[in-house]
Amino acid sequence: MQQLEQTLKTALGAAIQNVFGAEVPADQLSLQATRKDFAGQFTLVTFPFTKTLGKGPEQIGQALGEWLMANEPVVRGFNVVKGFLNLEVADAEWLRVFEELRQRPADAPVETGGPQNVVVEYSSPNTNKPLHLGHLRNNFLGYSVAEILKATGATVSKVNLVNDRGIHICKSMLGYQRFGHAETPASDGIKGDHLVGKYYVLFEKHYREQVAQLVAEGVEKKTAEAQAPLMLAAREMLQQWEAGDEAVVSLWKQMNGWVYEGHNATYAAIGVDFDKFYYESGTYLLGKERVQEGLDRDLFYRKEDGSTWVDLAQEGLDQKILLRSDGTSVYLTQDLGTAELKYADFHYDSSIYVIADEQNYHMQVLQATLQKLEKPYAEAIHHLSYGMVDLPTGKMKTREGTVVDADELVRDVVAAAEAATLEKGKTEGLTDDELSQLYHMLGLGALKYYLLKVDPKKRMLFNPEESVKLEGDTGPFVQYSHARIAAILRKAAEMGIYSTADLSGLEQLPVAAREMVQELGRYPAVVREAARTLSPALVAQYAYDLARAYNRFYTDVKIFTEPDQTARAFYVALSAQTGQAIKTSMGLLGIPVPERM
RNA sequence: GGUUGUGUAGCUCAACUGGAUAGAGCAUCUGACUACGAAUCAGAAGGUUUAAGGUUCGACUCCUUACACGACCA
Repeated sequence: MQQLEQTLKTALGAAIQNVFGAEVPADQLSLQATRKDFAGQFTLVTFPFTKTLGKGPEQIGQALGEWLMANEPVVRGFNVVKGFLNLEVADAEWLRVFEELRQRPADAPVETGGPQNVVVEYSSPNTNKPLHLGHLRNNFLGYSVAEILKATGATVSKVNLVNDRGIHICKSMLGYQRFGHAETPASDGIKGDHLVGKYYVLFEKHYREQVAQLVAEGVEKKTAEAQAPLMLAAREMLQQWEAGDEAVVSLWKQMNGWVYEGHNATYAAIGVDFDKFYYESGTYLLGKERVQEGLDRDLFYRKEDGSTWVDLAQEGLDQKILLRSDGTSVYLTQDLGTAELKYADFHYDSSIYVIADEQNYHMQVLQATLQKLEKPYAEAIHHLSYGMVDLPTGKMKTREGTVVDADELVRDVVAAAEAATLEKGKTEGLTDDELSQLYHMLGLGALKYYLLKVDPKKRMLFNPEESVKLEGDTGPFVQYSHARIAAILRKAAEMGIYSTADLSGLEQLPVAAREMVQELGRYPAVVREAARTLSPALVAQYAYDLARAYNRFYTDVKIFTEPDQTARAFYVALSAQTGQAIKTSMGLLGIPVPERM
């Protein structure tokens, strides 16, 4: 279809040249899709040319349309409405476009001129609790963006930066030491991340009680929070950890191990993966070296209390602490180290961080600090900032227990998919194994689509009831359309009709079929735009548009009663092509599609 | 207080980056399954795009101010 658009633009340029004797650069000729209410498929807006051509918008449109009709065979008709020239493209040309699509391999990369070697960092959990709904948006976004960039031919590495050290990790360890009974995931049958999370919560509970008591005794709140015995113990443990205390490190290893097992199980369930894991425990020392480097080069400075800072006022930011007065590192410190490691490992030309928008400032600081250090990889850093997920009841809050657990949510959506599928009763003949795979595919399809269809940068509302719906603008609707096409193709194969059939001789096609071809032709433009803006939402919208166009085609055109053999073969081929496009597009979202459901 | 993001149908979201009468889904109402899968399709109703100015042939989109909600920074 790009070729068709190019043809039209060239022809329009020639028309302007011949009719008005003026040169208009091709990039100023922007064609847009014609609105549904008008005849035609492509529209040229003529308003911008009124000045240079010295004519009214209608006159221009009329003259260009007439010239095209006489000189460009691809144009079959035109109409002019105010400053809009609507062009109708001949059916034969649409068939040629379809042929072009059919010849193109499904995995052919979409050229963009964008980065060719990309690192996508996403997920990046803390090792003191299980994953929740917010992580799911992050994980689905990261995975999908990686897939979209791969579709542009880029080499993409998915990495996970695990936040495995720090005061919060010590809290869950301390909670386990004080309030646990040496239980293990195996002994209790609890998933490791949930077990550790339980002790993090217990720590917080007891800590809060201590603070409350101190406040009741007349201590100021801030002091109470810093001086509560549990907090002192946690700080002490952190120092022991940094000093390499054997007992502490051993407990740390054990508990982190449980969490990794738990997180990995969740990753497997939600279908995301990583090429490499980084651990903050392994990068913060390198970060400290970078801070030292900055001090040596007089880029950073020390305050009287011994803490180290960077001044980013010139960059429109603020002063920012890099090392505390006791020499311990902050988030920014270890992020400096991780950035360097990632660059050493991958030599990326683009490094994407999938992180919630509450970290916008932090990410600016990170990039500005690396730029100050004149690191070659600073420019390539890109923050894919996404909005938080709200519940109908408001924000998710750990303290109020309103956090939606990822594992639980996955169970719920799969169960809902199972119930709906059983109710439809169309899965006779599938084995139990195939059935449970199907439920999983549909439940996760609903969930992923729900979280991905919203523009990443926008805050979004998660409504649990709507997220398991499977009608309308949902993942299962698109999956259903694929299953429907699969059924058509099975029947076609039985009848000996193949999607590879020769279609020459066919000259006309029904409107619904033409619209389907048009929709299929949009794929490269959609991928290009999604890659440029790092927005899976565009791909989700496209997959939905494909499914809708097909269902319309399906009701409009009776495939197997078509008397013309070639037309019938075309409909089957069009179905196959659409099925493939749906599968590919959904694949970019990390959503598989079924043959039956 | 400073910086920044968001504000579109009752609800959840779009709008090709300045183009036509602002589009979908859900919910509501109406119609379509005895040749292919109704998790579908066709239709109705639903809008002062938070407000007021400005820029121009043309503004949801750009600029200014105000309001609301959120995030971050002392």
